Amino acid sequence: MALISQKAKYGLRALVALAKAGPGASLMISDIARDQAIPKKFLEQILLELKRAGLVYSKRGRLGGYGLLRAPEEITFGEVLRLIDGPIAPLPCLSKIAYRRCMDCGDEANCEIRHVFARVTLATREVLDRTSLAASLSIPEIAV
Amino acid sequence: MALISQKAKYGLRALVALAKAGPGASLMISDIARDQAIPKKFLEQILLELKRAGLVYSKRGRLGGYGLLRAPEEITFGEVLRLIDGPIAPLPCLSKIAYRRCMDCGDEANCEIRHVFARVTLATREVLDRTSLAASLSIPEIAV
DNA sequence: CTAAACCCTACAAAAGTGGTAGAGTAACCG
DNA sequence: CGGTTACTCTACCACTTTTGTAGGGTTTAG
Repeated sequence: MALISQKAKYGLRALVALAKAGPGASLMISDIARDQAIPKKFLEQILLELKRAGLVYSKRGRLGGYGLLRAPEEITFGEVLRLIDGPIAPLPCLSKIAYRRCMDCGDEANCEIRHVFARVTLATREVLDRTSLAASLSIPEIAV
Repeated sequence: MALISQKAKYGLRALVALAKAGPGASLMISDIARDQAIPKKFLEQILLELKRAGLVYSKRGRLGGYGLLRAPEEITFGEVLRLIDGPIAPLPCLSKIAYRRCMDCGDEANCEIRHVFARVTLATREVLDRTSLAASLSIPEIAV
């Protein structure tokens, strides 16, 4: 279908790192960037976005850093992904946050493509909207 | 996450149209393009790719056209999508047809991102690899 | 023979991706 | 109170992908 963006991956990695750091803890951009192998200036932009969206807070100056603004149980992968990469649905006509008609679709109710991808969308949301940062820390590996 | 490409949508629409046309039937590019509102020259390229992949045959000259080379029960959405858009997995490290390590991932077995998206990948494949062109014709609409 | 239809290659505008660069602002520390 | 550290903000850019268009060439029915 399509990969998630590098930006989303970086954002999720950073948030997972903050979740791992424990409640109330904060980390500096430089430390996250080093540990997670993320270009520092790029990560700056990402964390800034996450801050504007209300997921993290920041402290400036010496001993500054970023921390989670909400409990890691309350932040889902779906939310982060929508924030950074936009809609999760693979067709605009299936998105709940940014519905748009498909330009080339005559009749939505009888569109086979839509019917099939509606199922994909539901299954995907089922996973992403139910998996929090906290939950991701204890998910067992499964075979692919 | 990311939308499927317009190209894939066009390709699927064309194949569904061929499946609807019935066994043994063939359709001309121009007719499909008109009916499905697809730019004709673009559709030519797409059908050519599908032909090279062995999904359809073509007949040239007057009264030419395209037809399915296999039964519509034997062609899945997953196969078509992989053909046109590439891997279905949202992370390269989860693709079965094009596995690649994530450059920034130190330890795959302990990567939370990977664990979560492994589940997404499985759920998505479950739908796309089990839904054939034929099946898509009789899928009931579901709420999204 | 000729018109219709598929075959093939090349090109290109626009958008998206994955960053860099650099100057500004706040806060802590001695 | 000055300097250093770390977050803030805007701009820019190289590269790739997407979504086509253009323009021939080749095959076949009639």
